[in-house]
Amino acid sequence: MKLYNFNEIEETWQDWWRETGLFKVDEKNIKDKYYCLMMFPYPSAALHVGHGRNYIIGDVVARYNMMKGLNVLTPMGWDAFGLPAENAAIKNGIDPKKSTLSNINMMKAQLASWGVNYDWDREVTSCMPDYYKWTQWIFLKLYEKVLAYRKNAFVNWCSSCNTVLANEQVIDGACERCDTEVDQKRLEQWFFKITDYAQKLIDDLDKLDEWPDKVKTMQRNWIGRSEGVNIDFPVCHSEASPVPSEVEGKSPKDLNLTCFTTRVDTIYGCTYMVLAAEHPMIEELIADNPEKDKIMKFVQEVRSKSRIQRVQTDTEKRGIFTGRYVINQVNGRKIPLWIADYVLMEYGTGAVMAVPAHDQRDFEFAKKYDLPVEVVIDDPKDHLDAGKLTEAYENEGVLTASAQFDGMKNKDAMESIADYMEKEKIGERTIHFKLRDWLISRQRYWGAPIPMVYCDKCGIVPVPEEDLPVLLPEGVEFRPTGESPLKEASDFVKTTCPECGGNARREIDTMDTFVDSSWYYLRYISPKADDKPFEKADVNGWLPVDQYIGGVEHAILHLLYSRFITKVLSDMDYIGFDEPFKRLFTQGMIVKDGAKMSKSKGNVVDPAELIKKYGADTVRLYTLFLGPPEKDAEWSDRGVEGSFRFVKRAWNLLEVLGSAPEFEGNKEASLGLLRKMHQTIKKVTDDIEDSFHFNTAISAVMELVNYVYSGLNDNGKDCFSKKCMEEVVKNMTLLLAPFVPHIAEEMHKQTGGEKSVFEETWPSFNEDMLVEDIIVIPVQVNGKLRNTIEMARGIDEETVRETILADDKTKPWLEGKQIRKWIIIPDKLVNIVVQ
RNA sequence: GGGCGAGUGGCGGAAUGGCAGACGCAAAGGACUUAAAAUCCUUCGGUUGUAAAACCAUGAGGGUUCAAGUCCCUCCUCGCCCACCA
Repeated sequence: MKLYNFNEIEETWQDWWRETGLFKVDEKNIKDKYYCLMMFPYPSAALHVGHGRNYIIGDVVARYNMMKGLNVLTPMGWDAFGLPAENAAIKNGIDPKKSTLSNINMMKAQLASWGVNYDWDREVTSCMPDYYKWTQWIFLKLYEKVLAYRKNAFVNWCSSCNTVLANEQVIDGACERCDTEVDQKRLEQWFFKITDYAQKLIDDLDKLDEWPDKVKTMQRNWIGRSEGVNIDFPVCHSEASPVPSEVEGKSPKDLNLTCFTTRVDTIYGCTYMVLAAEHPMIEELIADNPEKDKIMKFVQEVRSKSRIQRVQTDTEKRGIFTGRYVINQVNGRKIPLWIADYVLMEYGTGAVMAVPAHDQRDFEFAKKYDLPVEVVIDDPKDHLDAGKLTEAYENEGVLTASAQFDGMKNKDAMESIADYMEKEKIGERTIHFKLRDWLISRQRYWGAPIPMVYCDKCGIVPVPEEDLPVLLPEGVEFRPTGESPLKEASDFVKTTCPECGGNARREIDTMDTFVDSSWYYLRYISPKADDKPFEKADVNGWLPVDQYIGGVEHAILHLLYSRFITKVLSDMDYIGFDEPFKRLFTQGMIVKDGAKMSKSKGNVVDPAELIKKYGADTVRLYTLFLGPPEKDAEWSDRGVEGSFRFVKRAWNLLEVLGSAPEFEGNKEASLGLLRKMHQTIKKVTDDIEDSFHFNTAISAVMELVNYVYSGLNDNGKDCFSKKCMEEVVKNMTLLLAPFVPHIAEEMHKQTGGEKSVFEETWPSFNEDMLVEDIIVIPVQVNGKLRNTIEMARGIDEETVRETILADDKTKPWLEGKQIRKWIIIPDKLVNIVVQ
C-alpha cells in the first residue's frame, strides 16, 4: 500500500506552488478576471483554527475559480496599525513596528502551512510608509473636498490613564483598563463627513444584490434614515405672557426652538418640550432665572455622565424645568420647557416635543414630574382615557382633540398636518439620519499621522502631496499622557508652514485604523506604484471585487467606511465605480466548548499540532466539513479523525486502481458508478456556486468514494471496469482539489496529470447521466408511506396505477376503502387518497 | 424596546412543499491481530413486538394542503446586532 506521507506531500507542493508562482497575476490582463478578496487581518498573535476558516474558504473559492478558467487575483496584506501592538509596547517595551513585522512573518508561515496561497507580490502592510503615504493622500483628498474637517466634540476621557478612550474601550461607563469612571470632554478632532453620503449609502444598498440581507439591514439601521418634520416653537417668557415675548431684547424669531419629530400626527398632544443638557441655548434661556445655579448644576451633572451611562434605558429619567415656555403654534398653547437627561443632542435638534400619551419615554417623564397627558390618537377598538393610561399608546389610531384633523387616520394626518405646517411656515418636512460623522483622530502613537500643519499666520494648512509621507517618528516615548505621544517628538512637531515657510507645528494625532482599511483593496492592484495610490485603468479593470470574504463583525464599520471612501474617490473621478464589493460572504465563527476561541478561556485550538498529526489537507477538509460556513460551528478534535479517515480512503484509491486488473467489469455496475460520479459533479459544483456549502459538497464526494468501495467489496460479481474506475478517480481528484489541494496535486500527478491540477478544467456533468432508468417510487396512502415500488422512468400514469394496485404490499391499505384521488408526481411519488 | 437569525437523534449537521435524520462523529457488537493501533463488517431517533410490522417523532399549540422540518398565525427558548434615535 502506498503510504500517505502527508508531511512530505504537502511540503513538496507548497514549495512547488511558490516556485512556479501559481497564484501570480498580471494586473494588465483583465480578461476573465476574478478578484477574490479576504479581509486582511490584524497581525496579532498566532492564528488558531477559527481564523483559519476565513482563509481556507477564500483559498477554496480562488482555486475553484482557477479551475473554472478564470484569471484569479487573491492578494493578502496586513491591517498593521492599531492599539494592541501599542499596548503591548507600553506593557513590555517591545517596539510596535518590530512586534508587528515579526507577527506578520509568523502568520505568513502559518498561512503557507495550511496550503493557503496568495499573490504575495502584492502584499500591502498598512504601517509601512509606502502604504500610509497614500492613506494620508486620501485624507488630503477628503480635505480638498471639505469632507475632512475639524470640530469640537465630546469624547470619552479617562482621568486616571489620562487619555481618550474609544467607545469600545468604555465598559459600563468606566475605563476598561483601570475601572475609573469615564468623563465626557470636549476636544478638537478631525472628522470625515460621511453624513454627506448617508442617502447614497442607503440607496446603493439596493444595488448590492449579492450581499447578505442581514448585512444590508444592519447598515440601513446604522445609517438610520427617518422622515419627519422640523417644527418651530417660539420661546415665550412666562406662561402669563400674552404674546411671545422677548428674552433680553431678542425677537421671538431669534429665540425659536426647533424640534424634530417623526410623529407630527401627535402635535396636538404635545404638553411640554424637552432639551438635551448639551443644547447650546440653555444658558441664554435661563439667564434671568433665579434658579439658574440649580439648573446649571443639574445640566453639568448630566453632561458629566458618560454616553454609556446616559444610554441606559432602565435608569429613571431625570429633568428640570427651565422656567420658560414655548408656543405650540398649531393651537397657540404655551407649554413648559424642560431639560432632561433622556434627550440626545446628537440626534435631531437636541429638542424634543413631548407627547406623553403617545411616547413611552415622555409618558414616564410626565408621570414622574406631574405633567399633563392628553390623548390625541384614539384606539378605534377601545376608547382611550388619558387618566387611565398605564403606558403610552404608540399604535395606529384616529385623531381626536386635534382641531380640523379630528377623525383622520393618524397615517393620513401625518401628511395633512405636515402640509398645513409647511403652508403656515411653522414647520417643514425633513430627513434625519442616525449616522454621525466619522471621528478619525486618535491620540495614539501607532497610526498614520494626519498630514496637516498649524501655522500661526496661515492657520490650518494641508501638507502638500509631494511632501508625503509624513513619517511616523521612531523611538518615541508613547506612554499615555493625555495627548498624542507624538507631542514629545519635537523633531516631528516642529516644521515649517508649506504656505509661508514660517515656523509651524504638525498635527500630532494619528488616524483611526479604519481609514487604513477603507481603501487597501485598491492598493493591491498597484502595490508598487510610488507616484500614485493606484493605476486608475487597472483598478477600473479589476474592481469591484468579485468576492469579498470576512467576518460578520465588520458588517457595519469597515464595510460602510469602504463604501464611503469608494464613493468619494468615484465622485472625484479617481475610480470609475462606486461600490467596492460586488459579492459579500460573511462566515461564522468557530467556537469550542460553546465559546469563542480565546487565550484567556484556554479553548484555542492550535493548527500546527493538527497539521503535524494529520496534515493540512485534513485540517482544511474538517474546517470546511464542520457545517455551513455562514454559521457558527463547534470545533471537535475528534471530528478531525473522521476527515483524516476520508482523506486516507481517497488516497488509497490510487492503490486500488493500480492493482485493479484490466477488467471489463459489470456493465450495469459501471454505469451506476458513472451515474453517481455525474451526480456528484453536479452536486459539488452547485454547492460551491450557489451557497459555498462546502460541507454538503464534501459529503457528496464521500458518498462517491463510499460507492466505489462498496462495489469493490462485492468482489468478483459487480466489479467496475478499470476504465470507469480511472475516470471516477480522476474526476474525484478534480472535485476535491480546491478543498485538499496538496493530496489532489499528488494524486493528479500519479494518475498521469502533467500540469498542476489547478490548471486542469473543472469537470462537467452530463445531464443524461444524472437520472436512473429504474427508479424507486414511494407510494403513500393518505399521505403515509406504505410501500415503495420500482418502476421504469417516464412510465405513463395508467401503468403506475395498475402496478400499484397489483402490488401485494399496497393492497391491504386499500381494501374496503374507496379511492377518491390519485396524486401522481411523475418519477417522484404517488399518494392515494382514500376515504 | 427594535431588528435579524436559529430551535431536527448522544453530538456536528442533511433534506426545490413529496420516503425526516444524507454525510460525519461518538457508542455497541464482530473480523483481522499474541496484543494494541490502523483497517474492514454490522447495529445505531423513540415506544410496542421474538419477528413481520405498527404507532409516535423536527421547541409548543393551532391552520393551509392529497402531502408540512419546510408555508401562515399564536406562543416559548436561545443567539447575534442595534438601542432613551423623538
